[in-house]
Amino acid sequence: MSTQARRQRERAEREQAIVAAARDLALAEGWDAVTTRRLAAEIEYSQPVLYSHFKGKDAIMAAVAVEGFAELATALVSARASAPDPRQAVADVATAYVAFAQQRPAIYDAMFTLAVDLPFASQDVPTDLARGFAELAETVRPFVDNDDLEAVTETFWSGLHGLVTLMRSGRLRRADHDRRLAVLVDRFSR
Amino acid sequence: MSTQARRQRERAEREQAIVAAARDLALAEGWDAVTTRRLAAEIEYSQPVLYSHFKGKDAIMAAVAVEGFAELATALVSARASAPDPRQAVADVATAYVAFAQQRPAIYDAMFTLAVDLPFASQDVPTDLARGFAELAETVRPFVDNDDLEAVTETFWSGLHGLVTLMRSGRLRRADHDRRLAVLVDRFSR
DNA sequence: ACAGGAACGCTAGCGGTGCTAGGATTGCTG
DNA sequence: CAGCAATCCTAGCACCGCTAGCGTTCCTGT
Repeated sequence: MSTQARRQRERAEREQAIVAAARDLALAEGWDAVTTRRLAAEIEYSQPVLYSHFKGKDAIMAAVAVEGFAELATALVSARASAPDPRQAVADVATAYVAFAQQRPAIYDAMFTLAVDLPFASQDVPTDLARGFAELAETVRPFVDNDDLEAVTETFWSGLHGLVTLMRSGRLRRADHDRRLAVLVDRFSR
Repeated sequence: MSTQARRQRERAEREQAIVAAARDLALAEGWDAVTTRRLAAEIEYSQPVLYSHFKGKDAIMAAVAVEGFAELATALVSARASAPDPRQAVADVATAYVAFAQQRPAIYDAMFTLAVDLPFASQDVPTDLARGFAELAETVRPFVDNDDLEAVTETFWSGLHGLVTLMRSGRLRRADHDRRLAVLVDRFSR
């Protein structure tokens, strides 16, 4: 019994090491630098070991994304909680969202632009993703009729996502970011 | 003189054939299916010929994107021109934008999510991209102070882009798309 | 204590990618 | 018609994600 438990624990630790290595490598050098060979070297095991934990590289990226959902949700919760009033809450949550995306671009990509089909119908993501989404909904709720809440929340979210991605790919000048964010916030907090 | 002119013309035709093949293949099977080998087979030349026309695969994708900018601009111009009033123009232009992205997802990706750094500081793209952007600006102009026009246009564009990309990657339910688009239009036309 | 067996992780390799060096062939030019 | 220059192809490089198959190690039941 005990040895089995130890093995299971070691296995779980190694799995976590894989995800952590992928995350660190992606943050430092982008997802292109995250190859199965480099990942294997990083955790000091051979390549095939990765495939005993994950179905493939996509699944590893998905695991990194799952961690990201939890982080993002926490950031949004904290931003809203410390806002003095509802209008400022919209601004602060928007700023927190953008800050998350800009400080961890690789993780944001794994969450929202790459790794499409993986864990969106599973048990893990919905929890943290729903937490983040619910936080956005509560933020805009004071400014919207109840029956429109979901659509407005999703549209607000899309605006943030669009600002982040277009700016990151060079389609929008970084210098004007604050003005654009102010426009978006204004349009969703009145 | 004449032979040289013919050669130059044939070369231009072959270059166009490469771009067309890339475009068709991407539309039919996605960019993953567009490999240099398949592209070469499609135009009935060997691989290295591609590199005598383009620096690499990215440059070919960029050429496809350039064509896309022209198409999108035309679609937006036509949508605004046939709108009965300014408010409806916002709705129609938004619908046309989304329709373009949904009908040519691969080309939209080449324009806005992949192929980051290529021709954004060249002579070709700015023309058609600016045409599309100007059309968006004229569409929202009736509803905004002049000194905010650029920021509002960019933010409106970001909203459209966010809706498109999040829906396409499965983060937003397709069924509620019309409601979300109506929210966005409403927020930018009053 | 020991034989048997299962779990484990490695080496090696497959088919594919983008890209390039080098030589052969072609076709124009003087 | 000789020579040259442009053109295009064959072959191959280094890398990718992924997997088959084999040794070794370690746990298990007698």
